[in-house]
Amino acid sequence: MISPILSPVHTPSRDDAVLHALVDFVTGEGLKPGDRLPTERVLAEHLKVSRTTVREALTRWQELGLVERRQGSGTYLKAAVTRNMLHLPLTLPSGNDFNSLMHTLEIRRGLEAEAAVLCAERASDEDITFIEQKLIKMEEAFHARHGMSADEDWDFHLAVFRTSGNPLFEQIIAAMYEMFHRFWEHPLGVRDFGHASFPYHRTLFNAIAARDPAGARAEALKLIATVEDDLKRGAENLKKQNKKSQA
Amino acid sequence: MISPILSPVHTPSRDDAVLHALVDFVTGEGLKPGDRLPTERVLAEHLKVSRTTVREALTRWQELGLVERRQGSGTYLKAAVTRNMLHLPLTLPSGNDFNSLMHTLEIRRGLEAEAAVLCAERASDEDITFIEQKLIKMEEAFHARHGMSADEDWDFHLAVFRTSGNPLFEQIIAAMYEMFHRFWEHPLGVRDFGHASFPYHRTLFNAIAARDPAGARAEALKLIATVEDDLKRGAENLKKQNKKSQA
DNA sequence: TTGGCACAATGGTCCAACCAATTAGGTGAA
DNA sequence: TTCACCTAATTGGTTGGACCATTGTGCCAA
Repeated sequence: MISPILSPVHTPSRDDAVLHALVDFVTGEGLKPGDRLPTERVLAEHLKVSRTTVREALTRWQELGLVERRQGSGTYLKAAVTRNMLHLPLTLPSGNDFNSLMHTLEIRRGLEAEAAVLCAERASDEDITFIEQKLIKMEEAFHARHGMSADEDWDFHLAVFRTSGNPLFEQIIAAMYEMFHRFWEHPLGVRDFGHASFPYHRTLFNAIAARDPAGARAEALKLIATVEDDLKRGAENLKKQNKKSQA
Repeated sequence: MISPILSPVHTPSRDDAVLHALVDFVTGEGLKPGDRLPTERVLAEHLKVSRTTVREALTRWQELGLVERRQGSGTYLKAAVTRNMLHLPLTLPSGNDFNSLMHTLEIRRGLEAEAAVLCAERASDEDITFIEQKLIKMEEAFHARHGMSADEDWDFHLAVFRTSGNPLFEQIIAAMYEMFHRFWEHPLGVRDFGHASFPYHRTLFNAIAARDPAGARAEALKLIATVEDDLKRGAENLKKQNKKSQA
């Protein structure tokens, strides 16, 4: 075993340096999400590097979701940038089969329960009010559109996650949510998909408003359980259809 | 609400197309992690695009950790590539403060408990034997090196995650684990960091071996709780040190 | 066998030009 | 005045070609 003192030689690649300089610029200039960055040509000139190198660096930021580039318009900041920021790209194999969808729900089961607990522990009165607003909007949309309230539903959950005080919940669950719905635009023949989860939104809110962590966990678990049931029913429907078409 | 029929706008940027073609190539060729990709010049020629575009696409894959580029050597696959992959760039602002580390533990708390449950439900006899082997190795390493058993410790947990049957657990928790340890190389003055968690590895195993999901959840939670305690103690130590150096 | 050297292959950087989308400004008709 | 349309400048996207820096390989001599 070689002494761990011999660490890899620090080889600062060019675009890495550009990224560091860019962090300094953004923080120094106090740029916030939505603001426009200097053009690639300007950056290249000021940093004394070629536009190619600047582009390579910006491509990396774009992939991390820190920045958005619009041809003809400019490059815009998409998230807060700080020194010591930690990027952790995670690539998940996924499929549209039953198992993969179930996997995303298993993750959500663990995380949503935990987020509900933290939310119930930490919510301020203003947070409670805000979450209730989202809940009411979701309930209205549910009744008005006969059960189609995906956006408002998500807004409600988002409010819970944000109140948990841990930004990782939102990021990870959002990814699971996207993975789930990417292959779920047409609910596998389950017409009333999501209906069963409806009442648990309010019970979850009640537990949070009562600052009851254990209750919040229980309600969150019930909510996810209904989605799991819907998924299983959808899988059953698919099986039947396949048998039919084979026969 | 506009009909979702006319949504896509499908603006396939050039490097996106390159990436898709590359996925097909990698899967079609059956390339595995460690294998070498064709050179940028070859790819550019075959795909009928400029080398710059190929490079831009590969930069994105590099940022996602799918690929590693070595100057003078070539470009190598770093992870399995499949169609329908989901890329989840986690960005955690301001990385090494107490709150951020605590956030990673909150995620682990939710996921490790859930993984333990699923593991206890689904483990085959062979799985149990395998996990026990990892446990024994970890215990031996712990006694031999007076508490330094980070690698073997992780191997044990990994075995549990894999037995859960859901690959997402391993990947997400691994990301949290790395996030945590990147800023925890020097345990903030807590010399016996991790010691407290030691006994719960065996109790966790016992619950899994007994096919006791509820017990497995409880032991997993206890284990994480000890790590949280260590972290809090470390934070306290830091505070004291700061006060001292100020005085 | 060992060590050093030259050379080819490969990723990294640079440049200059052009393409494509967007934006801002101006022009003219209603 | 107001609005639609055209035009030109701006900006990111792409291309081809050149050169640099690093790595791997094979040959040769000690």
